[in-house]
Amino acid sequence: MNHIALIGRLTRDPELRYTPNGVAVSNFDLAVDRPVPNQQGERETDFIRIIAWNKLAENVANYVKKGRLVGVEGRLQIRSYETQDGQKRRVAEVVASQVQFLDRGRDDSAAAGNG
Amino acid sequence: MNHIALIGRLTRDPELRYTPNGVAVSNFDLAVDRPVPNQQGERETDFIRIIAWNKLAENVANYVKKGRLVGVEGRLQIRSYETQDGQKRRVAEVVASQVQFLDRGRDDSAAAGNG
Amino acid sequence: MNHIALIGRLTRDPELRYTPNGVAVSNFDLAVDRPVPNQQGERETDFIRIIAWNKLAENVANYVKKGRLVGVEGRLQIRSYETQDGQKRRVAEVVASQVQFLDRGRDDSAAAGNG
Amino acid sequence: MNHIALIGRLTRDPELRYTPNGVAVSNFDLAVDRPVPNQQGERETDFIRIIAWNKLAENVANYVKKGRLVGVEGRLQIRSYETQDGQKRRVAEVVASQVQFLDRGRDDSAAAGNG
DNA sequence: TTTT
DNA sequence: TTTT
Repeated sequence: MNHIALIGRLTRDPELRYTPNGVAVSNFDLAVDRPVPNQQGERETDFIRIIAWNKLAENVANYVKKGRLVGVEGRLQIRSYETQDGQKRRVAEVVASQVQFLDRGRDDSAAAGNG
Repeated sequence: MNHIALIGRLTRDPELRYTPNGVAVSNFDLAVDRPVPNQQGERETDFIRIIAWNKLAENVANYVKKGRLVGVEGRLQIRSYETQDGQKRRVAEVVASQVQFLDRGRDDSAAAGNG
Repeated sequence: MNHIALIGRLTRDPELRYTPNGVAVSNFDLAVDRPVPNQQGERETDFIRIIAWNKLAENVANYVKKGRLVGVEGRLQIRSYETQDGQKRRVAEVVASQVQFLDRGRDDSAAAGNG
Repeated sequence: MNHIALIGRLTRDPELRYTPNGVAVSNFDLAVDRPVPNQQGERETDFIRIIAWNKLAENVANYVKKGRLVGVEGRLQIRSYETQDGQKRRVAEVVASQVQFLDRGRDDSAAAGNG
């Protein structure tokens, strides 16, 4: 089991690319707020990287922009890679299975998913 | 582990009551949409009963109304009771731990929780 | 968004049936414990109905038995029906998307899902 | 909303420390398996860093060891820091709110949480 | 690098 | 109707 549910705002427009074999993939960052315990009204923000594949990647790129509020479901993935000078790094990202659009007029609550 | 995450709209204003010993409790129903598989554009709706306690009950009663979009986190509880003519019945409800307000101006994304 | 995550024990063996058009469906109940607040060591139990479809229904029926510990992911569904004497009733059940087997030797942590 | 649910095994014994003002904090890594799509029987593993605070930190340190299967609930946090040579780095970790012990005899399904 |  |  590896399931994460987030609600937050995009910090930038999603970036849509295609793999060499034509699979759509898009990335964006989500600003997710939370209250600071015992500090009334204060909030802190986590900036969480999201990755979407296939039709969901295209829907996100077409319908969501910087500043929009979305709900995201997916799984947390830790990817390892090496920098050019040979250091090992790890990047955490949420692989989205569902993205739900939450503000803006009658589009409210529209949703997109894979599979 | 018993955790549920929902996004939906209230079908009526929340009802606020107090137990004999003065504990606030409020109830509302959430309309939660989902796509019907293989039926493009079709949606079905689950109507899910939510119960909130204490300060969260009061916040919900004060700030959320029928039609508003909210995110709810909590646990699924199955309560048993007997009808007046002695039949056993069971009711399912989500005991909310967090409610997040998702539409309406700069209130966007305000949140309330217990504990 | 409608996602639930549960860990609990089966209260009986799963029941496997097939719809008239040959789709596998299986049902079981999960006993899900939780601590009673402020009552050290006390626990209460929710008995939650699970329904699985297709290959997941068959895997569950084949590999899980009464008493086994499992993790379940899915969505909460409220189904309405009428009794023979015309009363309206509602039943809550979790439509499983994943079931993970959690005890018993090297089977530990085996998982099965749909789609 | 920021909620994650995981089931996995500890890759090492948890490490228990105390902050200068005496707050318990413990760290461990969880190996979380998932099936590789379209590759029958193949599995990949994410290694996810967990952090627990207060009484939960102490319970985890006392009762859980390397290799044990646990369920973890919490939130995903992205922490920024600077390396000694002034590079900015980010680390992702799950701040646990509940840890449930899932294997080993009658301890099965014991749980510990904060708040 | 960050959103309202 | 309930599991350990």
